[in-house]
Amino acid sequence: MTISPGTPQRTFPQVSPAKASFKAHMRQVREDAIVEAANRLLAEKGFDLMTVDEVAAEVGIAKASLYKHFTSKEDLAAAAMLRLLTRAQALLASLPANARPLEQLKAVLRWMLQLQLAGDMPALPSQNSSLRLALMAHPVFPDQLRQLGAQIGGWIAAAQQDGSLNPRLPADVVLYILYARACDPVLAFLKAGGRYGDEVLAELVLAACFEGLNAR
Amino acid sequence: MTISPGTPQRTFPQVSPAKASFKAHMRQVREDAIVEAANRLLAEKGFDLMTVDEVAAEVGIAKASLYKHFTSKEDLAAAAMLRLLTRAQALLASLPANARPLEQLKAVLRWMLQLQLAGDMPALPSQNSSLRLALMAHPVFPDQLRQLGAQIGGWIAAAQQDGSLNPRLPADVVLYILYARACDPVLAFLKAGGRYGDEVLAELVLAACFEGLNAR
DNA sequence: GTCTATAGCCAGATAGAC
DNA sequence: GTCTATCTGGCTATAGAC
Repeated sequence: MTISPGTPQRTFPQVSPAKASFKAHMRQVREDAIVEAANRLLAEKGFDLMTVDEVAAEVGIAKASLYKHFTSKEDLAAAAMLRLLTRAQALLASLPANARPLEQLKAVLRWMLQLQLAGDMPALPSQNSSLRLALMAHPVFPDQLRQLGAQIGGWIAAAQQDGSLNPRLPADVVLYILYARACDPVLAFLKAGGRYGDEVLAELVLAACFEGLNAR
Repeated sequence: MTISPGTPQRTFPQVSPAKASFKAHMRQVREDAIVEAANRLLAEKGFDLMTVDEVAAEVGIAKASLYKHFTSKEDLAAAAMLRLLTRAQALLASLPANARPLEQLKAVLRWMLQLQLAGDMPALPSQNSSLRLALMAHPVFPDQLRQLGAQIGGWIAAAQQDGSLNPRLPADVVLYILYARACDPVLAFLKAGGRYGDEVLAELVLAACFEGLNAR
């Protein structure tokens, strides 16, 4: 649906719909810029070390303006995490539906590894914190997360069924192992070492995860 | 070497050697208690969320007293990390020397997993921080870490030589993958789920790491 | 809605009596 | 060396002018 000037987009009265939608658009663009900056800083420093001042400075706005968009630091970080979930679901939707389930799982992990190597994987604190509570209380995040887990879980079950994934590992263990690779410090360590390029590194970790450390 | 009363243990003059060594002993005991409390809190909340007040409260001393032992929060955490390294080297020394190298590696990983499940694995922030700098500048930590890495690295090379470990994975990648399991959030997640006991959980993650997710 | 300025709080570190 | 009391700085969040 496109927005044409002069066409009211909402049911409640507006003095000038065109101008109103333009302002709403601008607001959305700014908000996206804020979330993107927060995402980058979450990937770089994590929630605790990231400051709201930094986010505002990176976007080029005042901190008080940022608080007109998000009521708290937790709220801002939750928006970044939700953006991650949305991107993940977009990736899943873009995968060929007829591929083997094991290949789907590898594609998901590869995407997460590349995101982390690009410095775009927001990191939440592994311990309990205010951020966890905010995410659990979020209106849509938990539901989106469950939906994502269900889709990946379906591939896990299918891969175990067709004999390509170890059937002795419980499905939830496999799912969490995949999720955990998203914040695996191995990538950051080895990337800092500088001995491997991003593509090689991602394939090495991918292989180690699926094929294991043992010789075959 | 035992310390007998009246026998000077140091070359510099002391008014009362017995009393001095007693006091030194008491000081050491207190210091150990502080480090142990810090270790537990680092495992529970991580460096950023742990406060020096909490550590002092857990030991039952005033914060100012704690600062007589450690000059900073980073210094305290570094002592906890060094304690971990020392415990790791004690474990390595306790392993049977004639075991196959792959079994040595599995024993090390199993020990790390059990430590984490017991809430005794101090966690340092994965991102760059003041703690990293303190650890790098520590008088003995980096050397001990290198020593540990060399010993484990020897087993990795041997296991690749005897055909039990995948020779296509570079040794440093294998080493970091093992290290990273020490702070793997998979254990905490699944433990919180309550579906698996500690022993089962450790064996599941151990198997997934060495044998991989793929079916064999 | 954007800004500057500031309130309020919390945690690391220290002063100074005993 | 241990304590109580305090300093200091940084960060979240808000007030209030425009």
